Amino acid sequence: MEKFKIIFIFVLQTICMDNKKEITIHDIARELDISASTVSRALNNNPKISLKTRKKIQDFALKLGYRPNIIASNLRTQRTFTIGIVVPLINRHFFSSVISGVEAYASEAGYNVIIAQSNDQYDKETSIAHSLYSNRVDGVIISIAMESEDFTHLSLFTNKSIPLVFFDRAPKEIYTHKIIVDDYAGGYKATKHLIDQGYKKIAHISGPLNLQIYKDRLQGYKDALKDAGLVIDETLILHNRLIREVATNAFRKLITSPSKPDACFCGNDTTALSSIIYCKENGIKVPEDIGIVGFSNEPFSEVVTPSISTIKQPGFEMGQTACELLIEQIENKSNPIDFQTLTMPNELIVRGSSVRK
Amino acid sequence: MEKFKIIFIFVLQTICMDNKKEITIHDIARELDISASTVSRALNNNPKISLKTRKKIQDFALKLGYRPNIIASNLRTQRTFTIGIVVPLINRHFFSSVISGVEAYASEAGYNVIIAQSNDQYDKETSIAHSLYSNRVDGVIISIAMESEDFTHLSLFTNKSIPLVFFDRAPKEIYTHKIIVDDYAGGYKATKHLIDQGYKKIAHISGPLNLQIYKDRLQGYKDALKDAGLVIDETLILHNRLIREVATNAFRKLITSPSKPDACFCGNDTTALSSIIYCKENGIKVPEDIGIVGFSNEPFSEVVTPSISTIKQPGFEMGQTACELLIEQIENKSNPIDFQTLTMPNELIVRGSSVRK
DNA sequence: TTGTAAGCGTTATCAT
DNA sequence: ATGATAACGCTTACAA
Repeated sequence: MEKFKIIFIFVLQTICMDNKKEITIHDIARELDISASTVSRALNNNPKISLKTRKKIQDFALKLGYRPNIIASNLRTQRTFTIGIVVPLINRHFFSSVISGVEAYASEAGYNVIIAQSNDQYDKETSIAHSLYSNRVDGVIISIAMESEDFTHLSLFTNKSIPLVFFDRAPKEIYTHKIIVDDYAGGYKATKHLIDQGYKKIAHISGPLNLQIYKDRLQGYKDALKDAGLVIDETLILHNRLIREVATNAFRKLITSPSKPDACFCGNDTTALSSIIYCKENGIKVPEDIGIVGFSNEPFSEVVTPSISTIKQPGFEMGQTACELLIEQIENKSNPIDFQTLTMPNELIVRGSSVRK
Repeated sequence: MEKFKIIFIFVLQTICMDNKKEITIHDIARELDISASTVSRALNNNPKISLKTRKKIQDFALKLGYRPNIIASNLRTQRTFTIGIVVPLINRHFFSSVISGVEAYASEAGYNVIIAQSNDQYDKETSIAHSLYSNRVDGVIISIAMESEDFTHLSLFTNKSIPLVFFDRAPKEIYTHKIIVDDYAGGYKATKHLIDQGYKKIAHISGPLNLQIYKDRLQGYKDALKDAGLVIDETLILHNRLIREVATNAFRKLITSPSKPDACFCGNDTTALSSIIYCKENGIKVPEDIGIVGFSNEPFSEVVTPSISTIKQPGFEMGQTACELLIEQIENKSNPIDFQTLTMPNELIVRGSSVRK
């Protein structure tokens, strides 16, 4: 018995200490004098293997510190339990919330998440698509790059019926699940709120119209004005990239123009912030002289002075939902699927920048 | 010739349109009547294959829309060109900056990035480690969970000499590359700055001391006081989780205590923000009545009123550097490596919350 | 209940 | 310069 122990420990060491060689099911099979397939089945808890052998094998595997080589399993089963998520920019609150939601749901369901950022570039997005495909991801969640106007690179997935779910920025051209926020309603609500506060000349700083989200927000804005019997003044509608410097310039243009607005619905919170800072620097009072509403509810919006009224987008939940729809598709590949466009509710958050005393 | 074209197109279609079957090097080999190994070599641009055949094969592969099965390649080569990154929380500015930096460097170097978040939980971190190992990542970048005090789960990697790089939160127990910010210097600079502004009773709201970063910031704080000949009042040092509600309570405790401070070095920007909001609500003037300095330079810190003086941490650069060190290790596995602890410089950003008029 | 053997799509070794 | 063949570590008919 003592001797057996010593031999056992020796074997253990021989197998464990080698930090190059992997422990495989064959090693286990050899040691236990059974076949590799039995080991494989036991480790996968296959009920066809008797409980006793299963336990013996699992215990031994544990003792050896065996870790399955998922790569090999992936190759054999043609499944990777990996999904890809592509965002324009990881380091932005909305997107990192979505990623966080995706990761939370995916890891619960036993999937890995590969992240990639397109930097809003078409070329990068294309090479990402190739790379994800080559890595044989089981599915992809994507918010398309601002630059992308053609989507043939995504046909890699659709052709091979690899599930694809869009979120936030979804092209009309591709028929699949989409999770979007109700940008139209958001635009409408934001504008209506300004109208209700008594503002009359409401401007809109919008983003590039090749993105549907900005089209929708704009339409919401227009309809809210129309419904209130206000005229739509095209000179009060600007289109540009919604980043700090550009946004500041846009706002300056508006506020110094002959048809000076008394309120502005900004395409995102960064633009709203830029506008507010411009106002502070130029002695314009917010919300007294001009009312401001943003979009997205960035973390800073709550804490700046005045705090920014905005439309809250449920990023984390969108990520979860996108992932749920994706995995459901992955796991029911055979079933015919009717794709849905899920519109997540967003919420107007009224804060200081738009409430007249 | 015409006939050949037709046949060719037919073959193309037969191969392409099947949306189940993969195109493999064998398909290409068969069509071109050469061997699979030649195809493999040609696609990898092996110079042993004549330029003519290489071109022929590559063109044909392109035409077929062939995409290599990286899983198979991974299995064969024992390399995955994938690295794992583990963060406590994806959706926090500092961490998503780091991720962004990692992703940028990795994708440039041809690596994929798998992200995982530990939610600061030890158990989650452990299961992530197993999963990453099973996926045979080539290396891991990790900032450890707040809960983690034992690190045996990481020996999975160290035992198998899978490169590991820590960032921000690094345990002393494991000998490998570490990228940290100079928390000691940060704490010192922040405190020194308050002293220079004429504040005399400087409090410190610190995080849990099982994290080295908070120990270091605290020590920097203490040494700055000492060097200025000020006494260290332990009643002015609090330890708690640095989130909104908890932080507000901590600050309230300080400000209403008998030994009321005239300045506070907060363990992070969230705490600084909570403190400022508390002050606003209670008619306490910042920086006149009390000076505040935070840590991390969150996006909101610049734009709140008063803006928050803070220590800027180079998240993106840390991610890049961590990834660079990791990949260097991965690709020079044979070479003996002397591990370094890289201390990234951080920077005091002086803003409104700490500058007496 | 367990074993045998084939195969997933590559790459690497050894021939030619 | 190219081909045949054997791995990589796992799963899964099919057999026993």
